[in-house]
Amino acid sequence: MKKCYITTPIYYPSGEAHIGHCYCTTMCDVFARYKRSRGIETYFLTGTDEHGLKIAKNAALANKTPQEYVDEIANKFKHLWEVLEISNNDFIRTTEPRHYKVVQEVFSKFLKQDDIYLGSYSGWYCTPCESFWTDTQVGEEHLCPDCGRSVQKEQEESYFFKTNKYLSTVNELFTLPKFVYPESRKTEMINNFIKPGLEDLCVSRTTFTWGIQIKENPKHVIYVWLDALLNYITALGYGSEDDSLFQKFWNNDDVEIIHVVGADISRFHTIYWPMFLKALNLREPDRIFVHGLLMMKDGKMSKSKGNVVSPYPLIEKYGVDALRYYLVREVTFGQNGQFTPVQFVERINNDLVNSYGNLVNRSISMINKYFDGVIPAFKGKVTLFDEALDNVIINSINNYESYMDDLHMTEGTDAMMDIVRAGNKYIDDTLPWSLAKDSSKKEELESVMAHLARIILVTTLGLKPILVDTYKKVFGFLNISEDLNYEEIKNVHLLDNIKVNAPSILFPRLDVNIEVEAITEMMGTK
RNA sequence: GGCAGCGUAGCUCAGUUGGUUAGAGCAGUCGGCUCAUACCCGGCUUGUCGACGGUUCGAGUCCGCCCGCUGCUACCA
Repeated sequence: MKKCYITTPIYYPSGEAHIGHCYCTTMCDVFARYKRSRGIETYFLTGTDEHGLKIAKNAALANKTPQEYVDEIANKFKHLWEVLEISNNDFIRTTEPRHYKVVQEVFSKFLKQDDIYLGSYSGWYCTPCESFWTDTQVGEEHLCPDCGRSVQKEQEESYFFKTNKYLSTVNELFTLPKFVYPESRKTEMINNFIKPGLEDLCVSRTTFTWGIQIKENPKHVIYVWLDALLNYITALGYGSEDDSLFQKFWNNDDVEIIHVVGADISRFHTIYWPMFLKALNLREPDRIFVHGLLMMKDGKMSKSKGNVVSPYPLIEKYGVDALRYYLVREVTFGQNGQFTPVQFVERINNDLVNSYGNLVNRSISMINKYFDGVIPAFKGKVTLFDEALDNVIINSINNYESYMDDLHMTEGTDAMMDIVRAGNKYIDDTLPWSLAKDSSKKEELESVMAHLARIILVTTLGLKPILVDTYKKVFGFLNISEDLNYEEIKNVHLLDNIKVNAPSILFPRLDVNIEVEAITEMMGTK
């Protein structure tokens, strides 16, 4: 079976991590955990992109050196991922020697190969901001989009990457149906960039110094994308003495390589990254998955709008699993979504409290009450409703697996909730409390309990990549090992005659009014 | 301006290559149940499927036009 390498974007630490970062990282984490649960060796990378003018400026404002500044923020990102129980195998920082040394070498190689040449970049320059802007950015008035002052046309000596040399690589990749998701992003790239004729990519700057210095011409610093994109391979040890991870997870056709990115950086991942790789004579990634944005009611989340939600109070109040579940289930991966306190609270109440949590609770309570806690052996088709239920379970497991394999974690999760809903309905159909009053119905009652126990097992295995704490509790109720293999999901006899433990409340019911107010307050103060 | 996409029940959205009475979840309402965290189950209600025209035996599903919204538009992570 193919191995898997999945990456988040490396985040730009110009400010603190917010729930948008959590969204993307959590989705990747759920995917990575799912893959591992299927026995697929999976390497999961995240990190920070720490160079550039904005970092240098923010550092100066904070009275720190750029390095001090990024050290601090990178640690905050790392801490947040620990709290969110993100299972990343590594965390790459572009200021680390393992990265910048290799980037310098790659630049030298490209220069030697004649992939890069020295030219000049012209744009609209804002002197106070020390920034270049494009025609569309400055508009007809020629005003700096940052400070609003007028800008001047200026030229700067820059290195450029020859894009036309590798255009055929991109065109070939674009014929693959799954390379870019959603496909409309690919259309945008073709219509806006490829068709009009791709310009060469500017890969150096002389107007600031906080970046990776070009050895051959030290007044230049490598400009963002050649630096940032290479993280995906430098993190694996590409170009270092020990490149075993690189050999295993990149330089190997038997690996599915997936980059999850935001729409704003899809161009760089779909067009230039394959070109860089081709120039290095390395294989291409399999998928560039462009995720949507989690927005607030007044639009895109941004520090300047002051509408960010900090994940910490949400986790503290509702738990990691609740936040992870909300993120995965509420917003379809690949689409935009909106965060509102009401939806957050109601999603948790409806799905985790009322449907899943309550089903676990009522089922185990009945097993305790009617069979002294011993799960009756599974016999299959006993009651009138058993066969239909078994079919729902099998179909939903199939749906779950095919959705999850294709990065559609939202739909995959809902497939598990289908089983939960079917379970609650099954109880109403079979009326176990009535069966219990009639000793001649004992076999039916046994079958109902066996089916309910099975549903708990199946749904908990399916939700395990999301509910990273809760599944342990549920497996504890069922008296089975936390390390239970996912493939046991098809073993209907796994729970035969097991003595369950007393259940406890998995997710306490939330009072909508009180909690909405609490969350709204969190948003206001942060 | 150009390109792409979207506009379906109060809300969030599904609707395969055009085919019988347009679906799901949530909310609302009526009823049922009692194992369970006042949970769960069932029934019911609302939709001129953005507007107008066209193709067709038949269109939410194809074509044209109009209105509204979103994204991308080149070096801002």
